[in-house]
Amino acid sequence: MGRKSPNWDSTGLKRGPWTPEEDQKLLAYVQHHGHGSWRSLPQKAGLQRCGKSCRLRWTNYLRPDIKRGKFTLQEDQTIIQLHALLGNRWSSIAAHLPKRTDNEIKNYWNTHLKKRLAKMGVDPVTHKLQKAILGSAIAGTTTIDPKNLSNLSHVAQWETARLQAEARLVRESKSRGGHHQNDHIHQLDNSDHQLLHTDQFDTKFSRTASRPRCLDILRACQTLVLPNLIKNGDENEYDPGYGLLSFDNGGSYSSKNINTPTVSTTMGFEGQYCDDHEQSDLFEVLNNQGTTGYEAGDNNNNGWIREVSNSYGNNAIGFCGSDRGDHDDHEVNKKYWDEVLKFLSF
DNA sequence: AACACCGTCAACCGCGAGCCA
DNA sequence: CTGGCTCGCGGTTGACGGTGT
Repeated sequence: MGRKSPNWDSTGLKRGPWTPEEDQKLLAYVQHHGHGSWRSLPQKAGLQRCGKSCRLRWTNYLRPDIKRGKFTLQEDQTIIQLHALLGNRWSSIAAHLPKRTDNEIKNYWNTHLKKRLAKMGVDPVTHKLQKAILGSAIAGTTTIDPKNLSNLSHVAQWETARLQAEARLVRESKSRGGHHQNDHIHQLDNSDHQLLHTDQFDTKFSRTASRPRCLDILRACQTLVLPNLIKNGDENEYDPGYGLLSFDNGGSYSSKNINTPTVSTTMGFEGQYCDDHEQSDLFEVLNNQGTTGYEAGDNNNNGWIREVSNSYGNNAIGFCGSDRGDHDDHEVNKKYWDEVLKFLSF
């Protein structure tokens, strides 16, 4: 494929396409010594390249854990959904696609997916159906394949949830005077705090201000709460309906009756409880991803997730069968919970 | 056959964040 | 606190192959 013609910059370093010999030198050096400082690597490896060029060549091409070739349908869908959620954060998207590089995904998006969405009448930036097309469809002058319409609507809903959450985050960060993103875990115990202040946590939770916080909360559940339960031998309390996934605004229904940290204490609001926006964001995201179970205020067991506010006088979220006395069915709850996490690519 | 145009994607550029002295 | 250095990220470029005229 396309390559820039080889040339040399003013400092005598080579630019442009890599030769097989150069690849071999770089590969052999990194496999033997690791890359260490990229700046000093070229000299040590006998390459007349700048460190940046070497790093790029390694991360985008030579690294052994790279999958090349055609993207699968599953990968296409993942990229589209993540793009709706994360925007052009290619490295974050790549983190969800094992063996694909951010550069590859970015190129694939720009050359294939963006055009495909546009063709289907979806704005690739907003992931919303273009008004003109929707309008003409409604007027009957344009027909849209119902299957596509369903997919597009799904994608658009994700984006709507994302935009709402982002807007609220901006509002909050302004009104709270720029509190640290980790504020929302202030009520966890010391061991949780230690766990939180790892690079992994910082990368996942702190550095991306625009991610809907409800996703952080779900991550927090999995990263913080479950390991604690297992550590304490309490995994039988792995009951999203009562504990892990209780969005508790107060009132009689509460997870406080089990001896585990609860999500409601990790929300980042002053005081202990989440607010309605926070809860509805999560509902929206989970519901929009295609599960059919959530019905606000509905206590009939007809899906995965539901609000239980009307029967308990507060705002909580539970899985079917987990909030009306049959909460002993841990296996079922765990299954639902795992499915949600899996879908959200945790 | 010759030329123009288009699509692809490896490679480059510039910026910003983190780290450290 | 500051400034220099390094690295990673997202946007952009441009060579090359394919296709159309």
